[in-house]
Amino acid sequence: MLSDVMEDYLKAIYTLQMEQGPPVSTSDIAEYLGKTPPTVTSMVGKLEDRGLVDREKYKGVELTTEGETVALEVLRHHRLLEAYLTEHLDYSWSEVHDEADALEHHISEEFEKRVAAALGEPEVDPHGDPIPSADLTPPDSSGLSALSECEVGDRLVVARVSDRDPAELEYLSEAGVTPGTTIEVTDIAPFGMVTVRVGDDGREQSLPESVARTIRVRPPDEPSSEEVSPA
Amino acid sequence: MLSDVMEDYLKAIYTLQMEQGPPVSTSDIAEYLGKTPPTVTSMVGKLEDRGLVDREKYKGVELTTEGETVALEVLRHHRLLEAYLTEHLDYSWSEVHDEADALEHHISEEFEKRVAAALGEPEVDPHGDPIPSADLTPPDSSGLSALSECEVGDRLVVARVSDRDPAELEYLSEAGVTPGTTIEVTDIAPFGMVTVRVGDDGREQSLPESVARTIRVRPPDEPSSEEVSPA
DNA sequence: CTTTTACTTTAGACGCATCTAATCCGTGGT
DNA sequence: ACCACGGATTAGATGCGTCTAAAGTAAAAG
Repeated sequence: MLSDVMEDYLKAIYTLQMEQGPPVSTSDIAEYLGKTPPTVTSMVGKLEDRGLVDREKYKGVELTTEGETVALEVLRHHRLLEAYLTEHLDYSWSEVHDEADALEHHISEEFEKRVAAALGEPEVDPHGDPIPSADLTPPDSSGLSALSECEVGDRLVVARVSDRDPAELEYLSEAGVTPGTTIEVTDIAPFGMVTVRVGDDGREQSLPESVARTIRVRPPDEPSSEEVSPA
Repeated sequence: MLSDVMEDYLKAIYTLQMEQGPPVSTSDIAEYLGKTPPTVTSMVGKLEDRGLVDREKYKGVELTTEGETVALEVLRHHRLLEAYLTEHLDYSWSEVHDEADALEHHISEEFEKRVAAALGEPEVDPHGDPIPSADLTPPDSSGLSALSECEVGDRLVVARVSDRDPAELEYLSEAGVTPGTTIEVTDIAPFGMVTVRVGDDGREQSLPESVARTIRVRPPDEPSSEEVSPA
């Protein structure tokens, strides 16, 4: 019996907690959702009444376990939709976010099941974001760092990119910076501008700090002798 | 800039106009949508202000051309979704209505286009209801009559069934009464109970008047010599 | 330790969609 | 021609989500 709007707040708080850790401030939520701070204060009060968040006045807010579960449910819907639109309806990387945002609150459990089945129970969406499992246990995204924190010479694999800005996605897609691609940091200029050599064709691309900050990377896979069967 | 709710009212008025012809009464709308009459009066006032309906106080309401266009757009979404869910996500006949109702207000033009393309620009949904074309010209459903108005001995083809009651759809599916099926009326009992022989296997099924009234039928296709190429 | 500043919250209002209770047509029966 | 009754509308209230303006608080700066 939660409204769409409440779900949006919970999703926003979850996302911000992932980015900055709890507690999350009123103004950050307001900025993220495009609302005014008083609006957020009032909504957060209602979420607290329902036991979905813990709050300390003038301090900030944090999801309860229950609130986190709701956020994960919505996020599962969102990311399954993104994957489905890409795979089965010919959407591009940059178009899926808004459509998924509009639909995520309105699909049934049945729809969720069937979409997941049609996709073969995927674990990540097209942007590399983990799709929460059906039992809504929090996904583990440790082992990732922001590209903006890396150093010249690092060889890395792109793990996730932000799905929020279509223009940015358009650019990254053009640049070949997509989840799974191997990159090497070749330069870091003032103001955090990061230059990387992309993939196999050796192209170089420069990315402003604001973009590099939203790209999550992991170390390249070791040719780990234990898990890989010998050729 | 219309709310979901307004779209629902316009769709309801359109449907009622199709069933009973204009004007449509406040209480019929209220009943159809599960609202109280004062609520409907108030909403109808707003629709009138926006030029979507014509109204004469204490008489009834009728869609303007503009209002009809909106209704057709929503109906196009609804029926495309019903077709898509059936074809591509393995939904049964009886499950699609509620899901389509929930999603119809939230899909983009882009989504509509891609779903229509994936289906090959279909002209009817799984219940036989015509899908308004992309240019939103009113579909023509002349030439159909209600099964409840037919007579013993009539041979007919099922054209449309109501999509609103899942239990009824379950039953009709079980009975083999689906769009395209040929049936023959074998008996009409008191209270309008209609018995029909269904399809090729000669099964007989009795349908209460309340159900027969929602089934639209057309005469069987003549083996029309003019349009069919000789074998 | 005091003051300033940045951020948060309270106060009060608005529009939407809804309801119940009360009033108001319009028409069919006498 | 009257009146009663069914259906429609007005009146007024509620909850939600939002805003602006005003007041409050905490932490950094002096």
